[in-house]
Amino acid sequence: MPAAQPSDAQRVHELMMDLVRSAGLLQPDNHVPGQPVSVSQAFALHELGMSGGGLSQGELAERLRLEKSSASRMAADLERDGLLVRERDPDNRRQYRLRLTERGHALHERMAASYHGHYERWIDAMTPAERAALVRGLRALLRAVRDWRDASRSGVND
Amino acid sequence: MPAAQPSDAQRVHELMMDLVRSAGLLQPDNHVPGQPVSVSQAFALHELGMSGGGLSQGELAERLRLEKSSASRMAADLERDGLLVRERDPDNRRQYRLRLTERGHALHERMAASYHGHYERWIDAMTPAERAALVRGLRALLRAVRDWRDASRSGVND
DNA sequence: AAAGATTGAGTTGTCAATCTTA
DNA sequence: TAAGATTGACAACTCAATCTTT
Repeated sequence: MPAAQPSDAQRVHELMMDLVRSAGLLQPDNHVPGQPVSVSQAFALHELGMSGGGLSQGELAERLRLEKSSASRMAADLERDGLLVRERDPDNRRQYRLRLTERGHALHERMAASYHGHYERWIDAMTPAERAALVRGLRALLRAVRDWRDASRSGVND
Repeated sequence: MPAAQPSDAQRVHELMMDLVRSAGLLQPDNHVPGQPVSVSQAFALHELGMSGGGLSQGELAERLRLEKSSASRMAADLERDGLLVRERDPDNRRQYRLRLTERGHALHERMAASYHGHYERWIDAMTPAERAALVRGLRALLRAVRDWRDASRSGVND
């Protein structure tokens, strides 16, 4: 593994920051444009919508890489807003089962369609070679991020 | 501009979501392990250490892509901790000139030696071809996102 | 005791309004 | 008036301590 030029990391960092800003994605408290939820909440709706229901708060936290306390507060907020219900699991009353309400499902559908539309428009505006490069680069970056994170967890980087 | 495969948009969408989650980008990340400063503060020390001193708070905010109010509070904290001094610019007393103290410089040196930013570690773990692909793809995507956003602003997409 | 969820205190960001100097 | 910095109110994380159920 050859050492990266410092400027490569810098370049990618700036590109990612610019991308996130231009796409309006990731100001911590910022909302999904035109939707009444935050980015984290949008991700939560997506996880719950995809997983057929029945996630516990701990599982949700793990999937979103959040602390369980953050997941707890977020789930409470989403319940207050009528987007999900928290039912105690009858078989193990320590954990919740989080399920989207009708409204939660509808919002997820709407947002998924909107996001997907954005990506289609953006990708459409790229050449095939650029698309291939993007997919290749993102896959490699994702692998690197995951490997590093997993190595960190097991103490190799400490 | 040829039409994208529907699966290209989907693939990129999923990769971006995975990346946001795996990189922990939903968290305003905390402390540099083993050092008495936060990640943002570490970046600030780096900017100040590299730029020969004399940055204003506004310039610092711009480089770190923070709000000027965040930069203001961070500079106050760093001054309280004895890592920098804020001198009013005698030629324009509206702005500060931020300069690292001895301690600030020492800490920057120590961290530069031992700490690489996440992006540097990640990019290091990629091959040169993957890095090139990533930069190319991200640039193209960023361009597409910006073009679309600008077109939206002028009402074309609404 | 252990697992899952909650609460309390602290950190670091945002935005909007305000103060100060040019 | 405008530029640069500050302050206040708030959001969404974190960690540590605690409550509840098994």
